[in-house]
Formats: sequence, structure tokens, C-alpha cells
Amino acid sequence: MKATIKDIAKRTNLSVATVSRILNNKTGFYSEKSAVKVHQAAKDLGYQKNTNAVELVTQSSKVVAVIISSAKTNFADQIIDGIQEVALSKGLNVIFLYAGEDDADIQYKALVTAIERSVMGIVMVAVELNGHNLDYLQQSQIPYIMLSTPHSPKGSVYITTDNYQLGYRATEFLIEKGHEKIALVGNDLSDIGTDRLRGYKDALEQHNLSFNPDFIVTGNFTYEDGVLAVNQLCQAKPQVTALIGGSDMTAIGMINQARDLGLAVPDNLSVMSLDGTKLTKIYRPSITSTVQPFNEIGKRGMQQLISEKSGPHQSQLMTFNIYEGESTRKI
Amino acid sequence: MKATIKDIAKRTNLSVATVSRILNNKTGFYSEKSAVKVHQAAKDLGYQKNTNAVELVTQSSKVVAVIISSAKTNFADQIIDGIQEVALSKGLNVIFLYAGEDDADIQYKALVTAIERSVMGIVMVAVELNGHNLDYLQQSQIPYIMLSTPHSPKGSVYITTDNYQLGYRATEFLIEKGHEKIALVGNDLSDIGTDRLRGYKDALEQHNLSFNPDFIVTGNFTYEDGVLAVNQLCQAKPQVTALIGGSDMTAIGMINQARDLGLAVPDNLSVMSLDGTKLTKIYRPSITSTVQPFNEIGKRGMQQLISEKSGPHQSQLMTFNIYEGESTRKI
DNA sequence: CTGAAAGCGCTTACAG
DNA sequence: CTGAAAGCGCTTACAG
Repeated sequence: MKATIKDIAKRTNLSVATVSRILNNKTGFYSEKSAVKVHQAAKDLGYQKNTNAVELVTQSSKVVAVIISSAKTNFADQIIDGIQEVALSKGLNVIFLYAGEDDADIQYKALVTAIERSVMGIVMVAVELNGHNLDYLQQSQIPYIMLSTPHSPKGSVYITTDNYQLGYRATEFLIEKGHEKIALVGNDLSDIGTDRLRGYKDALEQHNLSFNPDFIVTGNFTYEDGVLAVNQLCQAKPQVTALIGGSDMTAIGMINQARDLGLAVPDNLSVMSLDGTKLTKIYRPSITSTVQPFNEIGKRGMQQLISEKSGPHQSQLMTFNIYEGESTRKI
Repeated sequence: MKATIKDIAKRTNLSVATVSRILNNKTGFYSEKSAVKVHQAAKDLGYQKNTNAVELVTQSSKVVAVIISSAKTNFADQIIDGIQEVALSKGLNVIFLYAGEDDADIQYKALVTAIERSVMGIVMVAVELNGHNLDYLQQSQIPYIMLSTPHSPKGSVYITTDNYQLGYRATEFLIEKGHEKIALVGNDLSDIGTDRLRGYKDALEQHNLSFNPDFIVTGNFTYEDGVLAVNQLCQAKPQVTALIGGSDMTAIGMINQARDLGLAVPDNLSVMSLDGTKLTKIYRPSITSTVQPFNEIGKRGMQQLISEKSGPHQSQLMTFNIYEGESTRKI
């Protein structure tokens, strides 16, 4: 049987009210003598606060729920770290829930778990909510924010790397290296993919290069997408001289498959990625990449979510750097 | 203001008791007519159950907390997936908490969060609890289990890959390829590292090879450990012909550094890893590795934790396969 | 400085 | 089939 403040009260001949005050350090509302007794009793009894009761009566919670899409979470670690850093410094607790990839039911379950606990806020990481689940989330009245979100739903605040710029600058980087036939691979049809494609197109146009739709191979940011795209684009006669992968995994899939086809990177083919997690640094050849500020996204997301001045928050598009690895070359 | 069952009761002219029964499908305790009214009202009001209240009154919880060490979690994904699979099929909720690497304070905070919520069970993934925190956990009376645990504390149930066998079989694999000078790199001084070392030594002895303490370079399963070890072991004149890394990251660090020193893998040096996550498959050369059954560890851990027949559970040592990649060769 | 009391939202014997 | 009542563990005005 777990000890309660009632047990402590009995043991110390104080009221539960006083015990409660002491345990919560409501300084000025108790004598030092009582405090000593209470703390001793609490220790003796192995007292554990019951958070359910506390939250029930105070109608508030000190926990933030983070819902993470389980699949394309190559970069989730960094976002998680950023979130944790902020939570730690603010004395908040964070619980993480995994929502399967695009599985509306599992997503819903994760939302229910968070919402029924009346968490103080919800962070969605890389998850795409369908209409029903979004309604449910909004109707819960719980503040939320979306990080690296595939779509930018109206009325939701989100923070994500500027996908248009990701596409634009990666393409421009390659153009400046002399490439003219550049493929864009593995991006999906969400805002992420389409924004990147717009950037890609604009960069070409800006540099007076023509757009060839055959060089666009959509996908889902997977390793397999990279493999298939290389087969498709480089099998017969390599038509392209450079490839941009939608994720690090896609880029690695491309490089591996190119190698299997007898094409060397970067000698025969230059490859870039649009994520830039540590995978790009430990792989060989190291992979030239736009480096998304995932850690910073996590930090800002958390800060923004919990900042009290709830003047309507602004969505943010983050900037980024480009890391030049060994996977690209001048031609 | 969030709607409560009281609001529903008022609106439907029923008592909260009846509303509660209907919402919980206590079949037989209410009329269909009332049920319809209640469900309609709940919907109209956007009713959300308050889990805090439910858990407070029922003194029970349907959530399992998983506490994960944040650092060496190259393999945590697979364990998490395994845990989720089981949770989903049993209708349980799982919340994840990250405990910093060997940071007793953060660990403690994670424990507090879980324990004060009276979760139904706690799974520890790759975390090393210090004495104080272990006491705290045990005293909470909440069932727990440790997965891939560095140490095997007395009185705790744990599931981990058989580290002795990991060391033994990897070493034997290399011996059978003709290697006699084999280094063991990046393992720590916990049970994990020492068990592996025992296996390594026994394999040598079994095959009449002498043990050279210079070939043991301890560490913390990091990429850097691999880099440093290769510098130390291969810089002057390569004394070893094969290296076993304590983790995939260590193995990759070794391969990269060997390459930087002008040593080709596997031509000049064979390299193995003792984890075997997907990293070993996507890296080039693909890395020969013992493949720990992380997913299965997650599944079993969860199953065992929640299985009611609480006859004292047994700790388990899991077996594994060896994946032969391109990073090793016969000499 | 302390206590009695109300109440957070819910469940569940008990009585009808 | 339904309701009144007690109670889960805690906090906090209110009164002293």
C-alpha cells in the first residue's frame, strides 16, 4: 500500500493541509519544526506524490507530449535532443509517443493518450495528421506546434526548414560546380516535396537551364527510392551528372546503387542530400548536404510552445548551411 | 471549459453514475435509450475523459513507461518498435522518457515522472542505474524489466543478448577465417564489455591462440573509440589483421580511420561489429556483424513485463546470427 | 502557523 | 435499469 499525505498527517499529528504545504514548500505557511517531522515521516513511509491527484485538483500539468512519426525519423534524434534541452532547463517533463508512419489509427491513439491526460502542450514531429485527427487535436484546446511537418495546415503553427530554399540552394550549388543535368530524387508530394521542387526549378531557370521532368523521381525519402531512381536514371546511359536525394538514406541508396552499377561517386556522378544528419559525415564518401538545423528546430519548437505570451505565434522557416563532403565534384 | 460527465448528466437528465456506466460500456447496466442520449451529448459537448481522475479512482493505469538511455541508442529504434508492437496488440499505451547518458539526475527525473504517475510497468532500455536510483525504482513496487542492460543487478529481471557468446562467436568467426591477431575495441568495463572479453579470450584459448592484452582497447561504443583504436593499433606497423568493434559506430570509426591511414578494408584489415543494426548493411563495405535481435528483445521484454502470471520471471540471454558482409576476408 | 472543508472528475458497491 | 453517496489523493481559499 502506497503511503499518502494522510498517512503522514496521522503519523505527525498534523493535518493533511499542513503536510501538503510543507511538501510543496509553501514557505511561510508552516513552522520549521513541523517541516522536519513531515519530511522525516515522508522518508520513513517511502512517500510518493500521486501526480494524478495533483493534476486533477490543480487542473494543470507539467508535461509536454511529443508525438513522433516512427518511420522517417533519421533526424528525429536531434529534434528530440533539442526538445529535451529546453524541457530540462524549464523543469518540465516530456513524454514521447510514437505514431506509426501515416497510420491514422495509431496517430489517433497517440493523440488520445496525450489529450486525455491534459498535457500542457503537444509537439508533433514529422507527422502528417489527417483531417479528422487534426480536428480532434484542435478541439482539445491544448496548445500544439508542428515541427518538420509535411504539410502546413492552416491555423497551425509550425517550424520547419525552408524547403524551397533547400531545393534552390542545393541545385544552385551543383550548378555552380558545372552540373547541368541534375536529378531530384525521393521527395514526396507533400508541401515538403513540392516546395523543394519549386526551388529546384527556380534555380535552374535562374541559371538559364531547362527543366527536364524525367529528372524528377518522387518517393518517400527512403533508401529504396534512391536505389530505384539510380536504376532508372543511370542504367542505360547516365543522362544525369548529379543527383539530389530527399534524405540521407535516399542519398546513400543512390551512392550504393551507383557503385553496384559501376559508377563511382563523385567521379562519374555527384550526389547530394537534403537532410545532413551525422550519417552524411560517417559515410564514405562523406556526403555533401544541406544541413538542416534539427536540434534548433526542436529547441525553438519547445520554447515557442511553452512561452506564455500567447500572442498568436508565428510559423518559422529555418535557414541552413551547406556541408561540402566528398560526394560531389566540379565538372 | 472542458466538459465532464457531470455536464453530460445534466444535459441528459441522468445521473453521473449512469453516464459513467454508459461511457464505459458496462453492458447490462443501462438502457439503449439512455446510451444513445449520452453518446450524443458527449459528442455535442466534445467530451474528453479525464485520465487523471480515472486512474486516481481505479488506482490503476494502462500505460507502460519506457526509459531510454539517449546516447548509445543506435539500436534503440528496433527495441522501441518491438515494444510498440506488443503494446498495440494488447491495447496498452506506452510513453517514452529519455534519460541522459549516465546522468544520474536526469535518470532520476525520468524515474520520478514514471513512478509518480503510477504507471503499470517500467521498461529500462540500455540504462545503467546507479544504486540510489535502483533503490528508488525497486521501492516503488512498480514492476520493471531491463533490456540490453549494462549490468545485471541482483534481483532484477533483464533481457539482453548473450554478451559472452557475442565475444566468443565473433572471435571464432575471424579465427576460422585465418586471423590470429584480433583486436577487441570500444567495449566498456560493464558486464557487457567484460562478458564479451571473456568470450573473446575463451575463443582464443579454444583455438590455441595466445592472448595479447595490447589488443584490447576499451571504450564506450563510440565512433571515436574506433578511430583512436586504429591509430593506436595500426599506426606504426599494423600488428593486427582483424578488429572487432563493440558497436556499429565503433566499427565504422575503425574502417574510416583505417582508410585514412591508407589501409583497405578488408584487404589489409578485417573489421567486425557486435551490434548489427541496419547501419552495417548500408555502409560500404557492408560490415560483417553479429546481429543482435533487438526487435525481439523489445517484444519479449514487453510481454514479460505485462504477463500477469507473476511467478518470478527469468532473465533471458538471447541468441543471434552472424551476418557476413564485405568487411572481413579469409587470410 | 494550522485545520476543517470543499472540490477536482471519475467509479462503484449499495439500495432500490 | 438508475441514483445517491462515498471515496481515490491532493490543494487551497477561508477562518482562526
